[in-house]
Amino acid sequence: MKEGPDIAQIGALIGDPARANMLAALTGGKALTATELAAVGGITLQTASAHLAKLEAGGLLLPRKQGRHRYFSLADEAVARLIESMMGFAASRGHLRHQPGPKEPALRKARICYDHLAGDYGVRMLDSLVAKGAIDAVGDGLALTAKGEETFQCIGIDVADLKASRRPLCRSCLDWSERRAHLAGSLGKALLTSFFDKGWARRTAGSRSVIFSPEGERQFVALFPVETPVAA
Amino acid sequence: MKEGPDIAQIGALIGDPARANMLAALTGGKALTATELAAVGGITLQTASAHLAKLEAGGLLLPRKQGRHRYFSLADEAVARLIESMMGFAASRGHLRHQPGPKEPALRKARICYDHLAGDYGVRMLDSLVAKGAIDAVGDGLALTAKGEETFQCIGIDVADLKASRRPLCRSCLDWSERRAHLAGSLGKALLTSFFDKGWARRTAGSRSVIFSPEGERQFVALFPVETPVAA
DNA sequence: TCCATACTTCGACCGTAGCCGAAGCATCTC
DNA sequence: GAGATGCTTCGGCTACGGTCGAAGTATGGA
Repeated sequence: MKEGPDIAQIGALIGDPARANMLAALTGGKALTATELAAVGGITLQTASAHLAKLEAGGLLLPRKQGRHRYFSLADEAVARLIESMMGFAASRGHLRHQPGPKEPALRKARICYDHLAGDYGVRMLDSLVAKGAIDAVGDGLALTAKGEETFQCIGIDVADLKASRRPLCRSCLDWSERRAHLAGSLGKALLTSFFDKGWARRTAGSRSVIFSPEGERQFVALFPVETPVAA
Repeated sequence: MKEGPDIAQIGALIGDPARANMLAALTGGKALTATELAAVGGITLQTASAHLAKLEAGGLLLPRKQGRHRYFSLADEAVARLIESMMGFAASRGHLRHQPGPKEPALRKARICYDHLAGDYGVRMLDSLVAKGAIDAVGDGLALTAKGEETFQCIGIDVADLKASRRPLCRSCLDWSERRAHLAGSLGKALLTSFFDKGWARRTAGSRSVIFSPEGERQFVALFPVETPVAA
């Protein structure tokens, strides 16, 4: 009977469509204001305010006051992982949104998952890194190899710096659209950040999707080649 | 806005206390009848029937008709993982049940998590296996070593048999009470099953907790020793 | 100081979903 | 067939939670 932690509480928190939309939007990694989140949820500001208060009380959101704005973001990476894993689960049961919509393909191709790259490109990147021996994949676990350390140093990512942080370097995150793993953790974050810095890609305004420039796409594909199956 | 899979639906499904209790009970791995689940949820049979229909429609439960009983169990391991991960998350946010209750300690010590051992004993077992080199831990991932293969063969677990199945051999599962990983996957299942077969432990009637016999406990501790930190 | 913007609180409305009693099927036992 | 047991369906009640309009509070700018 009454055993263990109360999953009903957080289930109910996520179970409201407006709140779920807000959380999904915040999985894009950017902090959003109450007004923006109201729009995302398709509700008025007053209603959104009530929802946000509940999410905050439940420990899912972290507000940051800035002038007359209140920016909300996911409380931590654990929330993002939970949301993403629920998306994967929902997809596996066929609980899809009514209209796929025109933005869907872009989202499946490349999107932000909290702070790292997801979608087809995210999965391909990890595959390529594993194939070239930069990352070791054991079961669900990922680990940086010595060779990988070199590789990333060359791209301009200071692995030693990342190692200093308490956050895990490599983490596998199940991709809901591809149903396979992509790279999360501080290394995943650093990689995505570097793509932005180099101008290879940019985030879109109101969506999680990531748009690669033609040049960026070329560079990305060159850097993370995939074995093309030999044409039969 | 309308992006990706519908997490609100499954959130709402889990978000009802009665349904959450049912799901938690089913995480014990045993299939239960509608009547039993009604008791677990603290509701009448009619109400439970409605809840179960929803859970089934949502793809969380799998009913099996047997005579005049209908046995319900979690649809698959993915459901169990989702529930368990939500428990871990809920625990991390302090969303605990009102009364800890007298059964709580037994539950923290050893319990069933779908089909494998969890709780303090589950975590200790994995720690010990990693320490003796039977299992490799890389990041979150677990892999059986050659040495481990021998070890398990000696205990009477046919690893080759398990490998034949499509299900992953080793999987790490985050323990909500210990906040650390324990061993899931077909190997985790095989180990727990062997404890039951050897009479070292038994499941309890209405709970997830696993009770070790004095002799079983002795054997278990001998088989999976933990490094006692040297007294200072 | 005055107004605009960002957000919260209050109050009232309404719908949905949970709940149970009673009746209806289905299945097993005798 | 009669009766018990397990479960589902129906109907009606109720309450909780989501919703918005309107008013209230904070911050920024002119």
